[in-house]
Formats: sequence, structure tokens, C-alpha cells
Amino acid sequence: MPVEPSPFPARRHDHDACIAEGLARAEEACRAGRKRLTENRRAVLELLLSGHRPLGAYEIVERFDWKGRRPAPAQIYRALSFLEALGLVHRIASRNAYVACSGPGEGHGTVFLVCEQCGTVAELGGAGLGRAVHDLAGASGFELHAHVLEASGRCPDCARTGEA
Amino acid sequence: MPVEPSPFPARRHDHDACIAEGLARAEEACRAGRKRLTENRRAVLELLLSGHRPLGAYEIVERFDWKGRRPAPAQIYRALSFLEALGLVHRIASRNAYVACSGPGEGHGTVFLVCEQCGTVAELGGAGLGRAVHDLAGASGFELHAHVLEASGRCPDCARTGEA
DNA sequence: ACAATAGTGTTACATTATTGCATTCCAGGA
DNA sequence: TCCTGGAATGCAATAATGTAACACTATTGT
Repeated sequence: MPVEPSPFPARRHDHDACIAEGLARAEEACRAGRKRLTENRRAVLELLLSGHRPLGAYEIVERFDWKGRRPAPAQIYRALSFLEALGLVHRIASRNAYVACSGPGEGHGTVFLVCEQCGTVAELGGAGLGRAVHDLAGASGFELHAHVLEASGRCPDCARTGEA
Repeated sequence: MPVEPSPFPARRHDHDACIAEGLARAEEACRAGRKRLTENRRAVLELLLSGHRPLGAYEIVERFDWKGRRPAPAQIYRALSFLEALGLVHRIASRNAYVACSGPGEGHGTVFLVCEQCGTVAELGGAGLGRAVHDLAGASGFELHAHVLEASGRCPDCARTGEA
């Protein structure tokens, strides 16, 4: 297993490519699952992809400029559930917010590192951790179905800047 | 590191002792921090201690029979923040609920196992996991401040019962 | 074209959490 | 004892987050 490079996006990176890649993955996932990536769903996903930062559902509502009008929250939640079920979006429970999946990750065993300062979220594979949690739970006779692991702190950029 | 016994409470256990112990720890913590364990705070803590199950804030409001009247939500949230700051109560982010701390645990590095069926919550020390998360984060240059790790599944009792 | 199904648009509502402010309580000193 | 400053409360209002229900529209398979 190769050591991963920093999971944080470089300060300058080809962000359009991120978005394009995310959308491509979404289309692929939909094809594979025989689901439809409708205009709404696509738009919500694009909004989330447009930053590496979690957005609250109502933040999405506000940013949603869609033929001049705004969708009701229910729309957004529907899109989010759909995208989440496909693993294209993750919910950050500790913040009531949602972030676009940044990798082909399997969806479980994932660790989220959330920067308290700039809000950036990095998603780590943490496969070993997933197993560790599983084992720990198993040792107690607990039948593990899913888990969430979210860390908060400062991302490399903010840590560098702030420690002056 | 000794292997812990099951972190789940036995089906029959001296529950009054649980409560008494929890309250005792609270009083100790308050003395140590020169804080006051007021009637409200104590009452909220007692409610949480009275089950090994997370309660939503409004569930607490409903159960709160306090001289015949009901406190406003704000009261409850204030008590919860206070208790949480002292590590006497934990928030289960994945459920928007709160549970009494079941051990002298340090508050970080803790793993919560939440039963989807009966709602029981067990709190594991998971010291090794805490370190693992720390290391994993550190390897990415992330300055870790805190993390939440919540698992859902079936507790031993429910698993036994259900698999019939 | 038709039926079956999935998705949308909208309203209303439910749940969870916070803010502001006047009042009350309480420990500690004059 | 009395005062006083900070902590905690009581209360009302409201913000923020999340769902339910239902009629309507679009898409797909036959």
C-alpha cells in the first residue's frame, strides 16, 4: 500500500479539473447503478465540488441560482440523499454539513480531517483504521454496520500561517 | 493494556449504583474545576444517567418534571454544554443526542458504539485508536485537536436475539 | 401510445438549537 | 450584615436544520 501524498488540495490546483472529475465520477456511478444524474442532482453536486469545504444544506439553498429562483430545502435534501447513497457526497455529522467525495474511496473506513480555520476537508482512506474499529467493536460482541470518524484541527496551510 | 470486559452494561446491573457513581463523579469534577453543580445541571445529568441510551435535548425537556413545570430548551442546552465541557456528558453527533459519560474516560480517543435496535450506547477507551488517528492526521501535516468516532450496529444482546 | 415508475415543485410542518434580556442566586469582601 | 459582581436562571422569541405529503411532470420499457 503506497503512502498517500497529502490529502489536502494544494493551494493552487486545477480546480476546474476537480469539478470535471467529480462530475465524471458521478456520471459513471449513475450509469453503473442505473440511476439518473438529473439537473438538480448535478447542480447540487457541482456546488459541493466547487470548494473543498463542507456546505450546510441551507447554504446550498442560498447559493442555488437556478433560473432565477430558489429551490425549497426538500429539493436539496433529496439530491443530497441520492448523492450520499451513491457515495458521491459525504455528510459531516459533527457539523451538519455536506462535502463532495474527493476520491474513489469506498465510503466506509474513511476519515475526515476538517480544518477549524479555513473549513477545508480532507478525506483519508484510513483502511487500517476501519479494520481497527471493526476489531475493537467485534471484541465487545458488537456487530458493526457503519461508523463515522471526523477529526477537527488545523490543516497544514493554516497551521503554517498561524504559528507565526 | 488489559483487555476490557464488555463495555455494554449487563442486562441486569445495579443501575442505582450507576447513577450514584455518575453523580459522584460530577460532584468531584465540579469541585475540582470550582464550578457549581446546580439543581438544573444535576437533574439533566440524572436523566441522562438513568439510561445507557442517548436522549435528544427535547426528549430531556419532555421528561423533565421539575416542580411541576418544564424548562425551556435553552435551559437544557445550557446544562448540556456545561456538562459536556466537564466531560460528564457526550454528544452523539450522528444522532443529535446526548449520553452520560460512562467512565472516567479522558474524553478524547473515545469510541461510541450505538445499537441501532435498542439505542444503547457503549463507550470504549480505544486509546490505541486515538493514537492511530493522531498519527494518521499528523502524517498529513494536520494539527489534530479533537475527533469523534461513532459506530452504529447491533449490541451483543440485540445481535443474539435478532439472529434467531 | 400507454402504463409504470422515478423525480420535481411546493406547502406545510417537525425537530433541533441559539440569542437576548431582565431577574435571581450566591460567594466573598467591606 | 450588607453590598456587589459574576454566574445561573426564566422566559420569549427566533434561527437553523430536516421531513412529510401530495399533486404534477418527465422518463423508461413495452
